[in-house]
Amino acid sequence: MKRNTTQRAAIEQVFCQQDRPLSVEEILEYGRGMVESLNQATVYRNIKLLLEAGWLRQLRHPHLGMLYERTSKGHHHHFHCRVCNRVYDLPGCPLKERTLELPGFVVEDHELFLFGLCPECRKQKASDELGTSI
Amino acid sequence: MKRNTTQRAAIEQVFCQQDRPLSVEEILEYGRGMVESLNQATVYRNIKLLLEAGWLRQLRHPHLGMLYERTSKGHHHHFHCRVCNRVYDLPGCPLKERTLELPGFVVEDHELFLFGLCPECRKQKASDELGTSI
DNA sequence: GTCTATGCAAACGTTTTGCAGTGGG
DNA sequence: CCCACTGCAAAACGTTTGCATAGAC
Repeated sequence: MKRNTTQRAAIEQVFCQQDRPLSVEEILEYGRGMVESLNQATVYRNIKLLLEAGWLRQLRHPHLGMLYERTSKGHHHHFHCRVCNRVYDLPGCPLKERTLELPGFVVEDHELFLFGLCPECRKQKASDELGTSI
Repeated sequence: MKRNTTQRAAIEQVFCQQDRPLSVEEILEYGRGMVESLNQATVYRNIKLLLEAGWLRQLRHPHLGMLYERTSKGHHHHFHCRVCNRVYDLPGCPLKERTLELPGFVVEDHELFLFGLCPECRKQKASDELGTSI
């Protein structure tokens, strides 16, 4: 039987407040703002519980490792900025059911990651290049 | 300046012979068939060199960890069977350039992973279910 | 009071690094 | 003859586990 602990409540609150994919390190950092004693092992154990309960889902970031986000946000994908390393949620899904058809295979799910420059880093880069060319 | 060592030649040959995504453990195993003294650290260091040189690209496997494959195979994606854990190369790409447009962002690359059942495991599952229903 | 969940530390598998010595150019 | 590369061992990661104790019910 699952008990409601202050630690798990804090972890859930972190996800609700940040509203973006988080690493274990980030969960620990923000969570300690609420429960000072919060331990890494506790974070890992609660992530596992929340995954099993279907409250969280995990995404394997090609470069940043494992990240976690709330399932309540629905089907969507992510953009990773190669400069600032931030992960953005993307609205909608560019994949149509038809395009995923593969003879003989059963496609149950998919994961899509886009890479490039976010608006902020694009502007930064543009002004940097302007500066060096003078 | 990059030197041509027998170790790196062996590692490259392993990728050419196997022609599928490989783990570090597999590279080490096959590589030692050619260079008996081949060391883990050497494999990791050469993978890094080959990644920087653009000869390899890496993909994160949900269960098997990091895998590596030759870039020369061109742009393609992967299918992961949740039963047998095999990784299949998929021909083509279902994403059109247009569909990736995001206001303010610069999309430079993308990664797509499909999950589900491969043809073999689908058949296996079908016959299993037939068996239990009798 | 019971028993799950926690904090701590040690263990674990994977990847990286420091260093002395090898070998490619 | 250089110095990039190797092998080895130790260190550095991210994650899991064992254990005594705190705290939810």
